[in-house]
Amino acid sequence: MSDAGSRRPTVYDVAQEAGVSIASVSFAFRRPERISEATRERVLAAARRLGYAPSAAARGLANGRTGILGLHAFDLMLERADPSDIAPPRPDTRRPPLDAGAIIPWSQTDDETLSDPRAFPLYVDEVQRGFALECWMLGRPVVLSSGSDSDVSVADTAGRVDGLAIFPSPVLPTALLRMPATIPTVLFSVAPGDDPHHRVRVDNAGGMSALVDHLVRDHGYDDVAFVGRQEGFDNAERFAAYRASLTRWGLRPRDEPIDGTVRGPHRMVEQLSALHASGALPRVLVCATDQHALMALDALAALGVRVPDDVAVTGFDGILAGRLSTPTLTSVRQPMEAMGRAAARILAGTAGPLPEGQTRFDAVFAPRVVIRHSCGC
Amino acid sequence: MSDAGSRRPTVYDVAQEAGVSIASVSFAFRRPERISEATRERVLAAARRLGYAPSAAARGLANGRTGILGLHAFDLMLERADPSDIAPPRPDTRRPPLDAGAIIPWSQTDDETLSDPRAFPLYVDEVQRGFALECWMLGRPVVLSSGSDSDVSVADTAGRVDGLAIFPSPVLPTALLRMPATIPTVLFSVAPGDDPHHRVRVDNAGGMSALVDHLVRDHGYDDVAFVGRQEGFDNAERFAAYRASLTRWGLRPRDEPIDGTVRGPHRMVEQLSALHASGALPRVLVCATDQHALMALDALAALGVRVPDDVAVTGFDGILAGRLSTPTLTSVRQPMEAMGRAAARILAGTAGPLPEGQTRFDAVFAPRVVIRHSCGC
DNA sequence: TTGTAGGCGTTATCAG
DNA sequence: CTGATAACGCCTACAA
Repeated sequence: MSDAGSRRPTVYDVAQEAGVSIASVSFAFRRPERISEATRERVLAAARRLGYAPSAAARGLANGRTGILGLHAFDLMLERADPSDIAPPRPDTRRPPLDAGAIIPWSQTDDETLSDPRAFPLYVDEVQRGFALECWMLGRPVVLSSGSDSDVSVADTAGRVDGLAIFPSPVLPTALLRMPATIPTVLFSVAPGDDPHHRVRVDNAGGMSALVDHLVRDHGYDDVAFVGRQEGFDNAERFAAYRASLTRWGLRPRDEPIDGTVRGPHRMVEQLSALHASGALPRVLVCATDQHALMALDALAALGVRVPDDVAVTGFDGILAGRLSTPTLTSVRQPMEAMGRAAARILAGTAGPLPEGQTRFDAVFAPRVVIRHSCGC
Repeated sequence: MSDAGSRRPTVYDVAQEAGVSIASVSFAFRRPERISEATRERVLAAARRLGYAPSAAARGLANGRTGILGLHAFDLMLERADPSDIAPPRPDTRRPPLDAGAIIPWSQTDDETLSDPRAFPLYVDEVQRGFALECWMLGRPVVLSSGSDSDVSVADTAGRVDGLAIFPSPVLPTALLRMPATIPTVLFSVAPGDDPHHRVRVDNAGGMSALVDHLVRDHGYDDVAFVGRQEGFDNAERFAAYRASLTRWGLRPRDEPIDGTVRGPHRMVEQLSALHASGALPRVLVCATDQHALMALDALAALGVRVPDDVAVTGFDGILAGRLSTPTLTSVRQPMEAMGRAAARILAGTAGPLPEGQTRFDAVFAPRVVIRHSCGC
């Protein structure tokens, strides 16, 4: 891509240029105090003249650490609103070449999602932002990676970092098997277990319980259904808490949660439409996530069902998009940015001492019910 | 941070465990076709048993490339809304230890910015998101870094990547001097120049011109001032275009742009307040960026000035926060995500052929006026 | 204060 | 198809 030029300059080149040994070059960069100011100057000047920059790979090899923290997301987590691009287009050949020279018109920029509130950051983005922010404060670079399970990608990035945080995925257990045992790892939203990995998660039960309390106590709803596949630890915990909470109020949860999938025979749209046709729509849809809730909002609008008048809808997560939907989304917000930061601190070793008798962190954050309009408030 | 355990397993360990040579181990991972299926299986099994993952540092050293693309932001770009944390708190010791074991209450999570629309992604975040997205599609990891100029940070990350994109900064020229000449580089929003670096930028003149046309033609405004320091290439271009456009309409631009700084003797708040006191507030404030505009909105609200009735305000950039302000912000949106993607493609070498006779890309994107309410519409 | 030499874990080359 | 062996670029005792 660039002017090939000659090969990258190394310590040897700089040493020769400056008329010193390679050790002096190294010292000039890393141990300023162990070298005379004069030679240091000479070395730095030579380095600049040659366009030299130390190779992180070589340094990493030499002292056994890369200095980078990593954050990995499996492809499944990267689903965007558009169902058509759920399958991540890998070797993407369909993009037109960059038409440099002329001004690139707006129409070629794929920025038309502007009007779609779902263009807003999702769960992953917000956690990631917190992670990156904390790393910035610590002065450490972050590497972001993604990949499917079949790839060696997780193990691959594990090889580049001093610590790795990983988003949840059905394929996580498999992937973890291929991971080096020696590198510190934080798992987001994964059930506690015997493995040596740290955890950062949210108190799903507490959040769901508070939400159901609001729906039943403050609104008097008694026909409350759950939307969202039980897939994943978070969703399962939320579903369990939904059941428990309703039961506590003496109400009967609907037995089968409504499926939250986007495609396939059990698509949410199809199910809601069937329920609507048979006049069996529940009074409230408690959704496993905000994304489910936003999808439900769309589906209901398409059916001509009014929210919250006919059906109330709630989400979980508190992503920004929920503030822009119509109606605005009542949800249970988890402190995503804080969770991302916590993971970074754990990996960087700045999270403080481990709790008494523990060998790893299990940080459970309290969520908070955020009441907006979709619940009927 | 982790259980120290013994040291990380290497090819030698795996080779011994599997009873083969280290070359076979390497082949098992990288050249499956050049090795018998049987030994490959044996090697992979051994590797799994040992918790082995190849070291990216060593690989990078061996074949001269890291496979990573980088994105660097100078600290100044990371300013957030809160003026109190403009100085980036580096070795941050004030954060409490992570209170694992119990549920971490909301109040300790720093997530209180929830109600502040400025918690939304800013310019840097949106570009970064596009960059990361494109890298994901290309299957390449991204490294995010930041630092001040005095640091070696830019050169430092330059040493870790195969290509580097850099956000604008007053200190950029200095930093570039310390950069290795051999690594492909993309500069965002930087004036064209003789250097070998690629450019990704926006047509400031076209955008500003269209905006002024709207203000003058459709609203009939004739007293239009500019807000925002002239610092930086983008802002300077926007200011120049503001002057030119007004002149073209036969109007007189105010000579001195209103300063957009957050602190110091020329704070925007102070200046607007003085203008207000002397009854000299302009009819329209054309701001260099959305962040300036949002700040102006706050300042005017505090003064009891109605927007857009008394004073109209416009921004530039089109960040998401402008959709949530009161009133919503009329702005000139640049396709930030597309710009981030373009940078990634240039660095990855998937941007297509260079334009005839060019040695580097200079991708200029067209912005688009987004009319909302702050202009009086 | 400066130079020499060995090692870090892979990949690549070249024999066998 | 497999196994030695030499880079790769930097760091760091250790020696001068």
